[in-house]
Amino acid sequence: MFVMSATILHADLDAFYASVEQRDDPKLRGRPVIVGGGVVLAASYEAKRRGVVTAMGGARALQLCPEAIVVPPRMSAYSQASKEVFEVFRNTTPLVEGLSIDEAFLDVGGLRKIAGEPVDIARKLRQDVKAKVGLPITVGVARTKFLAKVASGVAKPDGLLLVPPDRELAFLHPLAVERLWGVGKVTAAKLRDHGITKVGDLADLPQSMLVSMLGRALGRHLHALAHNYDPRPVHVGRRRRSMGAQRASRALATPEEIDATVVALVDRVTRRLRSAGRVGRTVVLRMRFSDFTRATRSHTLAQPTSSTDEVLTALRVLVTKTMPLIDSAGLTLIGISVGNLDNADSVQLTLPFDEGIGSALDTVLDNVHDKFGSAAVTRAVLLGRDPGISVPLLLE
DNA sequence: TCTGGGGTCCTAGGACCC
DNA sequence: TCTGGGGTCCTAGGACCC
Repeated sequence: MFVMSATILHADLDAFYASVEQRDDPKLRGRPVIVGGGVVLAASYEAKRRGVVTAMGGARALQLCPEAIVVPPRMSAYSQASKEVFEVFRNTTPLVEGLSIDEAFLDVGGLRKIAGEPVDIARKLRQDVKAKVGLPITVGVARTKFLAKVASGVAKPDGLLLVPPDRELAFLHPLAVERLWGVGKVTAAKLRDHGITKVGDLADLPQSMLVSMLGRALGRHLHALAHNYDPRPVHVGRRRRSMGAQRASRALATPEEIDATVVALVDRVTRRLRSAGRVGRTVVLRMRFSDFTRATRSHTLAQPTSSTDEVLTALRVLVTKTMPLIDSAGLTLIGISVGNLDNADSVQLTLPFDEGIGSALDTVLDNVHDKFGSAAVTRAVLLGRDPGISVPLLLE
């Protein structure tokens, strides 16, 4: 009989920002460290043991742990450390799917002959990260992504946990529902109202009931996870779908202050877009008010862009449109983002189709040649569309 | 506990098209 | 005169994740 084995690793750096600080400053080692100021961005395990958690207000955190050392964040140090850790990941296996700055899935299924059992690879990975980057990392090993992630969560900090394929439900069902991906405060409260607190309770319910309780997607998702169904493969080439920046502040009062903030944010985001070679079509203005209510306004452009001027123009229209709302409630956060991202070097052309596909393609090629010269095109992807055809061309 | 900065995905309604 | 179903795109809001 063929038995699927546990070949997916979920690797997750422990208290990432705080660990980088402890690595770089020996005085911080073994002591409670909080990264951030107004809000806790990260807390070392010494601080976590005292009840400090991420996103907690700084005042509250110091109340719980008065001897904590608070350090300002050093984002560039963290992104450098992240790059080095991902190097170690990719030296372990080419099948790496990054989830965030400090965690990734690795598929080591094909490596048994050259590198040994997954759990041995995981052990070596932890040693390598420690030796090469100087940071503690926890690894969960399981047959599916979801279980691997749950396993690393259970094994934290500085741990390694294998969920053997024949022990999956025994591992999963006693856990609290909050362990599941997609269950936060709101969903946990809804489930609790129905007497559901453990994953096993969830598994006892028919999918239709979860769907009517939580909505279609989340209901199906949780039903699948509770029954340990997760066929998603490790996906290597995931691309960002939006890019944004935001700024919180006490009070943005005058239109001039608001505009200056928007200009700075647009500049930051469009720079990042251009250096990543991306363009976007949907411009979003995000606001938070003094009573912590939120609002968003968006506009979708006809053509994707990474131009500072074009994004700024669209945002100014959105700000003007929202002025009545802004005037009546103090603005405490402005964020912008550009979504619907595409590659900057792809072109979309929509052409009449009357004379058949051959003539339409000739027109496409003429257009591309005029614009880029013949050497530029490496691949063309054609999407059929009625009554025209839309042809994005990926150029290198 | 008065709350940062960066993201993802889902839902629901309306416009518009065939 | 009244009534369809299916699909896509856009906008706004919300939950969730690190």
